Amino acid sequence: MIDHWQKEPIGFLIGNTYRRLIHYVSLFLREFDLTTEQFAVLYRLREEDGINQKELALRSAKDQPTMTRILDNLQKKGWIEKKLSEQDRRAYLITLTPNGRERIEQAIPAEARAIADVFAGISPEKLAFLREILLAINENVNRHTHE
Amino acid sequence: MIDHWQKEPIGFLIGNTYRRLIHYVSLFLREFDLTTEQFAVLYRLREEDGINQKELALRSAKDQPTMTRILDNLQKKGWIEKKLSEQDRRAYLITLTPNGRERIEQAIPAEARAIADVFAGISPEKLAFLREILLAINENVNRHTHE
DNA sequence: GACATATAATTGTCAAAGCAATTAATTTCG
DNA sequence: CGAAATTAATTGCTTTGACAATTATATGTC
Repeated sequence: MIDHWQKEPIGFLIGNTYRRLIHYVSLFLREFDLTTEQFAVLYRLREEDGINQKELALRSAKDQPTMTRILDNLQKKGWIEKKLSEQDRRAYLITLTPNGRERIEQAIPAEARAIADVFAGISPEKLAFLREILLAINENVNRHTHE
Repeated sequence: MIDHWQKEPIGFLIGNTYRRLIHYVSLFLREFDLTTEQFAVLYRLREEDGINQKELALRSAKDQPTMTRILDNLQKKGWIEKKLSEQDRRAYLITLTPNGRERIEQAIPAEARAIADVFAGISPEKLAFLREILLAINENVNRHTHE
């Protein structure tokens, strides 16, 4: 079925795999009315509540307009709140609401199950290796874009 | 700068790396007025000219509505043509125009340079290993979505 | 042959991502 | 101090992607 992917250029293979992975995870998050990106943002907030949008965008590897819109959607659902920073009145500090906290705590095990399915049969050593390669790619991109 | 990514959950790490990679490649394709997805479709057509949209979508790992819209954009630029199939009058056969062929031939070396930057210092063995893991992920997703 | 079913492509809607431009507040510097 | 530059967030525009529904053509079955 996907035999022709064996010889796929690596860039396409990464992209296609990523889309399939994301799609699979999204099936698990659907029952929580969460997209994978909304999940990622709530997950980050669970670790670092009360940071501003710029910081949240940086840590989620998204740009600020994208973060604005994801937060809009999360706010409509009542899962985050934006409070004007007292130190800097341009900035909003983002916090999870009680409902938002409950939602992310419920979604985390489901997402973990999806990830477990996706990485089934791939040993911890291989996973560590994958992680290493991904970090190397990140560093290459950083290096080349900053010189 | 990206120290906090060291301990990032693997799903987020893959997504963030993918976005950074795609962004870097897109900088190289910009001078050819091509997005990475448009590049991918032209690249595929260069190998298999005259196939229908459904087949093209399948081989590019995109759904049909997405393919319709990418082709719309490529057609506006005059780089592909759609001809009604004589065997099946529901289907369009997609072909590269001479301009489209010229465009993809010019863009390929630029994309290759971007990919070379991104994978600099990563040995062929590691790349083969990465490919193996990505294929395993694909098979896992396939298996789980079809049972 | 006629009717039901399946298929190729399209359209519409929403989420996300990149980029450019804008607004409002803050910082820097002359 | 006050003007200029910087910064946080927002909005608009375009492309991609998932999903549902629609249209037109093909296929299968009675």
